[in-house]
Amino acid sequence: MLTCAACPAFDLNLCSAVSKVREAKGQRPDWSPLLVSAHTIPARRMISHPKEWSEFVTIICSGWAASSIATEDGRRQILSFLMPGDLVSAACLLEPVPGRSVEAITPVTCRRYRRDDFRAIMFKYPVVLERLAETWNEERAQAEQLALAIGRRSAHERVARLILGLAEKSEKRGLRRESTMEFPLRQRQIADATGLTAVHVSKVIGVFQRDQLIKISNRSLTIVNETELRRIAEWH
Amino acid sequence: MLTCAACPAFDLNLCSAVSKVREAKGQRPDWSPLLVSAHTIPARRMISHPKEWSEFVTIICSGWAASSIATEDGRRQILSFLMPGDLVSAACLLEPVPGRSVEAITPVTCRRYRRDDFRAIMFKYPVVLERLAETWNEERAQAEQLALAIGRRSAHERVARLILGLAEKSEKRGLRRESTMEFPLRQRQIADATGLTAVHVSKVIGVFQRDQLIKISNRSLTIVNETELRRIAEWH
DNA sequence: CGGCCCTTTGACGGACGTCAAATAGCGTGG
DNA sequence: CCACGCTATTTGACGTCCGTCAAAGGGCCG
Repeated sequence: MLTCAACPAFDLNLCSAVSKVREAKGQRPDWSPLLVSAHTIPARRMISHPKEWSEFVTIICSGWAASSIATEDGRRQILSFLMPGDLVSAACLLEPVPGRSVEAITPVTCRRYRRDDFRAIMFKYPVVLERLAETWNEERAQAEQLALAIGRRSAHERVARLILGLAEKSEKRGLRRESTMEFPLRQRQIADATGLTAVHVSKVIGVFQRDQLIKISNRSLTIVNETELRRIAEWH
Repeated sequence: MLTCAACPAFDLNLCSAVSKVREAKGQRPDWSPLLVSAHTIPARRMISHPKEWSEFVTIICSGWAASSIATEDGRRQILSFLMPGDLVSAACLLEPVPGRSVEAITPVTCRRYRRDDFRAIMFKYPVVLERLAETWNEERAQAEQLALAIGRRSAHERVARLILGLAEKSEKRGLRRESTMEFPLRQRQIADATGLTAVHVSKVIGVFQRDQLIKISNRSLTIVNETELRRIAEWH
């Protein structure tokens, strides 16, 4: 796999498109000059504000974050959890998308790139652009599946699916050993991601643990009975 | 406004990007050879099936349609209603997105274009591509707002917002006179779009009509008290 | 040690779902 | 034009899932 000098996490996601370019044409865009700055953000701090119309593109290098939108009176919906290698919204690669807030769950390290430089490279390498379109479609499909889940699935289904989805995502990034993964989410955040309340999430997770489906301790989660969890989640 | 010989509806949405191209460069891509076929589809018929991996791109020329996804056991979520000028998913302009079904609500006329030809033109005119990215972002934002609405808003809010959203969309396409618009939706479809049941939708709409907020008759809807409806909807 | 947030648990309530029956619309065919 | 059958809508009674409120730990950090 291709590594980017400035930021290894960079490769996990977007850069794989770039590596395709290189393989195809024996050339490789140089990302390094794009880098503007690296940051460390403590847990619970905002990474980007809803009204911010930033000229930068941010990528997560370590830690977890949550991307969310909210109603005027403060009710919140988390749209996705971000892990190392995720762009803080691929959608705003080309133009910034206001209205969304991104909050660090654990301490997060991230890097910022200048949007304009990004755009230039995007348009220069059509393969990158196409890969980007793929990513867009995935994100969109995920938002739509979220709407389906919240609108039509029970609380148990939703929580089970969230856990399986995060497990799958962790696995892809090599952040999972055996059936155990880091799991820094507060129940409040699970609630905001599933359209439930924290109290109800606590009850559902309580049932899951009593039924020996999962075990949670020390900010880490083990899937004990994956078969049954999948059945509850109607997973594939 | 630029008109496309083959299909006037074409201009309503995507073609405005093309007209920008022309203004900018004094040139205009010729869409006509792209056209493959025109169709008329009766109400309640599927326009595209969930498993269909079509090589065509479809655009609605008249009538209403609903784009939806479903769980394995048949629970359904309508993601958006399509009106004349809408692409049957802009997301699948470049690559087909399976898993989605699109169903005619009224009789629909539509036209199909060959996807590959489309791609070629897209990449040839970067301005079109950028406009397309905008459309993607809008669609995505709408999917996200839908998740927020279903997860965090009450039934009354959701239904009121759906009505206002459709009114706004109708207005943009000149399909609305005074405060009255065509409204061919069955309550079952409203339910599937808002994550409710048809029975409950009936009750909510009953309240709205009794409170003189709206009037529905003959498949058309009049907004009587827009101020109050907006208040209920928490609209802007 | 003290304060704060998180989690858990229980009691209770409400919003919405389910079921059922009556009515209204609407297209079809005689 | 009416009869028929289907589907949509309306309404009421009732049930349940999930929210709200409250109180009691538990964990974490200053």
